[in-house]
Amino acid sequence: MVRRISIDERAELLPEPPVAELTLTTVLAALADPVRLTLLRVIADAGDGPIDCGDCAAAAPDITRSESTISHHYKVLRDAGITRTHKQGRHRIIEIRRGDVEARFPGLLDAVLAAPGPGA
Amino acid sequence: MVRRISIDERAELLPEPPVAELTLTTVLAALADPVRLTLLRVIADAGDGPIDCGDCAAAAPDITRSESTISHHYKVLRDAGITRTHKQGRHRIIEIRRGDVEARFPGLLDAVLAAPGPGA
DNA sequence: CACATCGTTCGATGAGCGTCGAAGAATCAC
DNA sequence: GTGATTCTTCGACGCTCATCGAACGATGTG
Repeated sequence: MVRRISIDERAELLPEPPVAELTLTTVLAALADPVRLTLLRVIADAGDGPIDCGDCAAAAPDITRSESTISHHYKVLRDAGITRTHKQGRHRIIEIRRGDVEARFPGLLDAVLAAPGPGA
Repeated sequence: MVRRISIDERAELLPEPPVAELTLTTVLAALADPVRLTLLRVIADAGDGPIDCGDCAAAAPDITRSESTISHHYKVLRDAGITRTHKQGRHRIIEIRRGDVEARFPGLLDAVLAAPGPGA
């Protein structure tokens, strides 16, 4: 279980789409990847975050991908509107936009995260 | 609304994966396409089928794709385990495997089909 | 039988994705 | 400042995907 941390006042919010612009196909496409699903589950296990991106990736030892690939996946999740990311010093703080996703696609995230995951 | 039809005894069942082999990423990937989502909604509107594949495609006038492309999308849905298809004479009869999908991924199909769809 | 109907299969094409290593940017520690 | 840490960006690579038209197969109709 990854430790939750708090977001500093001076942390910068990385660009993300507003709730109303979340599209179903984009969200589903973002969820349809085993690496991203694994990362999301780590965050969900930590109460949806916020957690350190580095801790998140390290908490999933079955993910054997380069740092640039992981960074790419974080961006896909963020661009889809599923996660929110703040940059805080050298670290990135990530959390699930549970309320936003739930408001637009009720039940979707629960169903996906509760489902037998990748490799199950 | 498309008319439901019955499946003949002699109709041949097209190959499909058993319930236990449905994978989350495959199902999500199959759902993450606007054309397939539209087709699925037509079937869902007809009580999950069974309906004629031709009627199904014709009931979605916003889908402007060739016949071969539509056929491809039906196959993706079938291979993912979301739909079941019987061939009956010259026609194909399609239905949603609601129980199977629900058993493996509870709430997923409801959430996706109830969500504001492609173009909404 | 010949012909039409319904759908699949077969290349082919162009776009996009997941992946990597190398280079870059920003921040912290000394 | 120098150097280490943390993550992003930048090509590049191979692969998959959505799409099409043309050809094919199977079935029904005359």
